[in-house]
Amino acid sequence: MKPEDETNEVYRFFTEVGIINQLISTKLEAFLPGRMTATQFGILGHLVRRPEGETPLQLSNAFQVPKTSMTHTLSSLENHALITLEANPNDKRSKIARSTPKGAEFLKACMERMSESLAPVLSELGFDPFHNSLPNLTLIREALDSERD
Amino acid sequence: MKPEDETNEVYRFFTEVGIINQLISTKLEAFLPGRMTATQFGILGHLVRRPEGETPLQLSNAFQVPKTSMTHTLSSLENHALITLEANPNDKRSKIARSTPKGAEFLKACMERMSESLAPVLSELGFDPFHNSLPNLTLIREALDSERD
DNA sequence: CTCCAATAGTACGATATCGAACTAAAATAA
DNA sequence: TTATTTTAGTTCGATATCGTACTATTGGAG
Repeated sequence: MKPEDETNEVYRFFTEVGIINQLISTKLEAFLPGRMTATQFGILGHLVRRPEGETPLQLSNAFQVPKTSMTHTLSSLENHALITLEANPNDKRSKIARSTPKGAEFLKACMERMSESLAPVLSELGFDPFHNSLPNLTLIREALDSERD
Repeated sequence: MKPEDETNEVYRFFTEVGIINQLISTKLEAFLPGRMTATQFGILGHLVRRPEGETPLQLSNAFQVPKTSMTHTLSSLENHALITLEANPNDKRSKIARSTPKGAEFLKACMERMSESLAPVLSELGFDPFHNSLPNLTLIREALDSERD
């Protein structure tokens, strides 16, 4: 394959990623109350799976959003009582975000509705396209991530 | 594989897609002037490859963003003289967006800088992860897209 | 210890995003 | 033809996003 075709394919890869992200965010946000965002939902899921909590900076790194966006996002989640934000005993500059029981329940309920909504797509597509591409996506994400500095 | 593991893997798929989208948008936006967005850039590319132009609605569908976002995005591109917005001779309700020569040049310049910036990642990763996952992504995008209605 | 560079998070302001309601034109029905 | 419904795009208002500049704290160098 010619180098320019390769560049082209990489470009299309990123375009598809953008469109899928858009489609899935829209689908998810239709289930979420108010103006809650797919990113907020992703952060909540991350925290529910980590009962020990994480600092805002760890979350910024995990989701690759700016610190300043994370401040805003976390305070919104805190306003809805889905997470708590406490002082970090190890570092007075820092905080620890943890999910609340309400947050965990909320996540579970949304995930269930989302699964129902995705069921037709999954039965049409089968599981393979997801299973086959996931390792490649992880590879690409890690490469982009480590190169950023 | 258990069904719940499959669900889990689908969930991770969407998470990876979100993070890659975030990483690549940030990387691209670092090259773009002012507060120009990755989506705006994507739309410009789409129009450059289609000299006959497209209507705002076609663009909304292609990128899966709301019409109302497209109005805003297109007027921003028009303000920068990267595209033109003309009346659609076939339908007085509608318009046609086309790239300008300045838009095409601008796109080319940004693409080149982006390619340079991606070169280290590509030489580390090779081309295969992109090539292998693209057909799967297209499949998933089409399924999500057709199911939306 | 004292200084200073690096780090965690925030305030602020500029834009982007997008849902709801709207206008105008086109397509369809009656 | 006239009335109704559908469609393309915009306006408006609310919120999200993020770059810049800032404060407080930490940790290392001398």
